[in-house]
Amino acid sequence: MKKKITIKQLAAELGVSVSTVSKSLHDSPEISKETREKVQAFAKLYNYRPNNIALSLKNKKTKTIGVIIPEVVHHFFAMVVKGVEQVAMERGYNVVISLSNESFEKEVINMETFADSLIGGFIMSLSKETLKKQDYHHIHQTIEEGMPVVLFDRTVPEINCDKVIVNDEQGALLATKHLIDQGKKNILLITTEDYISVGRLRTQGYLKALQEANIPLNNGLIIKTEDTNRSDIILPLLENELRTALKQNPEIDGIFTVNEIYAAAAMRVIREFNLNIPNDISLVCFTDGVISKYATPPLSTVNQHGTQIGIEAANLLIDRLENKIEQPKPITKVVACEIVRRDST
Amino acid sequence: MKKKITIKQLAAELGVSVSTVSKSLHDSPEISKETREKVQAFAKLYNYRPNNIALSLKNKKTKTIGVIIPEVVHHFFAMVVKGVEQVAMERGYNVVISLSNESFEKEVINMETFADSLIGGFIMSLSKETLKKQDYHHIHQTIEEGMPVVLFDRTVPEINCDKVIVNDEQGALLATKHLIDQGKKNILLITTEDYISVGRLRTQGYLKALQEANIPLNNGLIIKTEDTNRSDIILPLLENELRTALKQNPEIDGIFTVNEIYAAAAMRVIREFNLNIPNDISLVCFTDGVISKYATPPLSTVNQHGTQIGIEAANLLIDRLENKIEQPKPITKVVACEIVRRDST
DNA sequence: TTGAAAGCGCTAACAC
DNA sequence: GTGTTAGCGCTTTCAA
Repeated sequence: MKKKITIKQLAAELGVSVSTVSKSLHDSPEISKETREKVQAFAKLYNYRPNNIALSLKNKKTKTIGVIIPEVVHHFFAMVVKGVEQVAMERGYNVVISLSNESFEKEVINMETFADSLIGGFIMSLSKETLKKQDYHHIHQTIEEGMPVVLFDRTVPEINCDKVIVNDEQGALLATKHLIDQGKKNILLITTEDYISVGRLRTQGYLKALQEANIPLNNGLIIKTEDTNRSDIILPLLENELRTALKQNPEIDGIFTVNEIYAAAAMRVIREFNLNIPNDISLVCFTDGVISKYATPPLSTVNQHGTQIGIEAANLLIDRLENKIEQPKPITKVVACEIVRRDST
Repeated sequence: MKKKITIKQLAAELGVSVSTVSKSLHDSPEISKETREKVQAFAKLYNYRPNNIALSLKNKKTKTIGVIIPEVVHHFFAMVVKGVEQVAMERGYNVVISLSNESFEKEVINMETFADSLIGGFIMSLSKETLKKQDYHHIHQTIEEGMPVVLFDRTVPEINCDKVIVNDEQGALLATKHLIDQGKKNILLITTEDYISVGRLRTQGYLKALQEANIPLNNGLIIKTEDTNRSDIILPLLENELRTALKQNPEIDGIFTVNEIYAAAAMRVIREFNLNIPNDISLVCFTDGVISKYATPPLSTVNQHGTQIGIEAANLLIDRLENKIEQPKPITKVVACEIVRRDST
């Protein structure tokens, strides 16, 4: 086992001082070319690589950004992580990930652990429980301590920091309009309870689209489900509600769901009713993930550009860390949604 | 902005020495109960939290484990991450993630970056490019430097380290048998080229199942696709091959695919042919992910227990880090696969 | 051109 | 019972 070599050992080996070695490795003109080259050759020979921990301690900062998301096993969040990782890599940062599992407590603990160690700043999306409790003390405190935070997707006005959001309302409006444009008039909405900001905004987009098209609102065509991570419990309930809705409103000719899972449930029920997608019922959903892509027929979706969000968030955070942003006030970047047309509409 | 407080500041504030503070915070009996309590109260008041960087430097090790995976936007890997994160959290470790994006170069760079900073050990799955090049110097070197490595899923005998693997051959055998048990005799296999170890092993399992059931091998019923991450390019080609295969072999009554994506392609083509799943053709695939779960009909799959693999890998690694394993020789844990029966068979 | 020394935050052996 | 100090690996100011 070859332990990693330190500057000190290198210095001893060469019979010079540690500062000479350090300077040589940084190509300082203070040091003679001869010494410099000798040191560098030796360093390479011994495969010297600086200890980043020591550097961090010295610099009182690390080149690490912490990402806290509710879930990795979730296409959208995974895409965001991918985007963050890509930028971080390019700009010489590390990415540390932790999962809140939609739990408030875990979110708080993870944030503290990160803040105590290696993190320069945070990129995060709030857990559902946090949104429900409306307790943001941990984030306020982190910001207070001077660590920049970039919130994405599930954000909240009470927190004063940089944000990268998707234009949820506009996305939902586009999706609903997309259905209306194909002559659909009785559009069922499957959404979440309003405390989930994205659910609320998407509901608003739906309502707005109806209004703009002068289609009167029928409250019987809105299904709001409790949004937990126990999809095995929620889905059967949802499917039942859907059956009832389809029976009571046989005129339904379009369905818009605020996520892919709900769309999958809708497909199942539609097929049960022996209806054809898209002829009898058109279907469109939020989130352009694998379920939509590989479904038969492939589903039209609202693409939230997860990777793009990750990229924007990481750039924003790193710019803050490197003081590349003049503007002291928080910045909010909006990533536009886009309809991905496939065979379900 | 309230900067984080250090022991030094705390000591100054209280008019005692740093060591008194440090010992008090650790509840050392050396210090009088009175002082201890005073210090602790003060620390709480100022919201003191130790600087982990300094601790790491002191202890010459960190409580961080590095996870290097080819992709996050991939159900199986995301599940593994989830498992790792869960154990790490419980046992007081941080998780740092980096993505190789199936690239050899990125894998090497990421590994070095990690090794230079915060990492106690690694949990990783090799990138496809690494498997193709068969160049494992970076991993050997990391192990040489004394950092434990746990490989999972995509492993290789040339690397002498702890491993957590899925019994791919047995899983494929189960899946194929599952089809045979329903009276299917002409089973199409969609797999990858042999250099991907999991593809090769799954192919072997398929062959073994046929042999055990005395079904003669028909090479026309094996489709091997080049396995890249460009599914948009691969899938249309695959679908074409499938169409040809179904036309030339109308007797096909079962399909086994080595991943979900191939299964999605199969579903599409089967539906094009107006065949019924499972009556005309039964379909089963490896990887119990969202595609299978939310497909209509939901697909029977081979569950690889990603979370379980993550849990095992993390426990193995942390046990090594904490010298809880007597056995100096590498350990290989095998996580059994299991058939998840759903409506496609 | 090179080296000595301080200091980043913390711990722990040792001294008082 | 409390304090002093060295040291983890590195950078950097200042002195030689």
